[in-house]
Amino acid sequence: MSEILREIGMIARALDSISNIEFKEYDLTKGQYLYLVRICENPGIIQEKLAEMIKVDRTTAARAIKKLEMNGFIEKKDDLQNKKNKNLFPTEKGKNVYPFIKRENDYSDKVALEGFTQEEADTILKLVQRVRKNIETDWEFVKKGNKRNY
Amino acid sequence: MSEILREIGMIARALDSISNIEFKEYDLTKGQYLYLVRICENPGIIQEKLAEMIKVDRTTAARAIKKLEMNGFIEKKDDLQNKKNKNLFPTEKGKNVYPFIKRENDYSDKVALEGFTQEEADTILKLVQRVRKNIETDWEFVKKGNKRNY
DNA sequence: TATTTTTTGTTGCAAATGCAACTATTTTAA
DNA sequence: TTAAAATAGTTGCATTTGCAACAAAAAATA
Repeated sequence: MSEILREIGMIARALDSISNIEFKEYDLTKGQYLYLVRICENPGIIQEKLAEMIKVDRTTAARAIKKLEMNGFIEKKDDLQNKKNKNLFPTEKGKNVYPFIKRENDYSDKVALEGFTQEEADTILKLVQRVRKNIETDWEFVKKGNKRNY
Repeated sequence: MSEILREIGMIARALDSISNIEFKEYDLTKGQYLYLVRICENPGIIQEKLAEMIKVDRTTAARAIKKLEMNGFIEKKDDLQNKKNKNLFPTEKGKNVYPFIKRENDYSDKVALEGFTQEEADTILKLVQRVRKNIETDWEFVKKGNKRNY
């Protein structure tokens, strides 16, 4: 028991570490690539949803996004329909970095699946998506201050 | 492409976040549970190997372990055969917390695999272990200062 | 054997992380 | 329609994280 989650933890930390080292070249500091790719792929997304998507604390996201803005990778635009919201968009600079992030991520994906048949690759994606869905329920529950019972 | 790694990242962050919140009750601060379980399961392990096992920076491990020692969860013993090494052991206090960490981890594992048949659970473990092995090679390579080519 | 390289551990420093606590809108419900 | 709850965003503060850069011991190699 609890082996799968350990494996997943190891993989995630290793990959994140690799990415952080590799993206320094593009003046992206720790973790920023996570936000930038998603803003490029979901232009207009708001901070709160981005944090949920990435599964990171709201305040951590707030600061990472602020820094991305200060460094000219993205911009925040006030939502005219909803004064509470700020929509996030990549700048030209941000859009220019996107392909490099994507390429790196795709490469890591390829390394991760080395030796896998197409069928195995399909299988692991499906299974891992199910795990994610199972877990995100608990994450939101616990993040909101609730206590899991076990 | 790069979908699997995103899923894995989401799962890992969500689970780590849950664990960190749940282990505060036992006076374990962020990340410490990772080290403590492994020291309990591998008494005598040295810091360097532990960092490799967890896939975390050596210096991060050094500080987490120092804090676990300061707070009485583990102790460092000088290795008589190798003066460079310090072997890590859980104290009584550490051993007492272990079952609670294990129980939480096992529960998260159960939640993660909700709706999985035994066969699916076996399959995902096998596949994820292969991913981990594929990725740890690159992690060590990049951590040592080498550049991946892609 | 002597020297070079690798392994293990440490600390300084700058930055990221996340919990509290707060404001301001928007949505829900009384 | 007003009050309460939920959503979105921010900042203070303490802590963790990780890259550099260093020291000391051990292992590899010349």
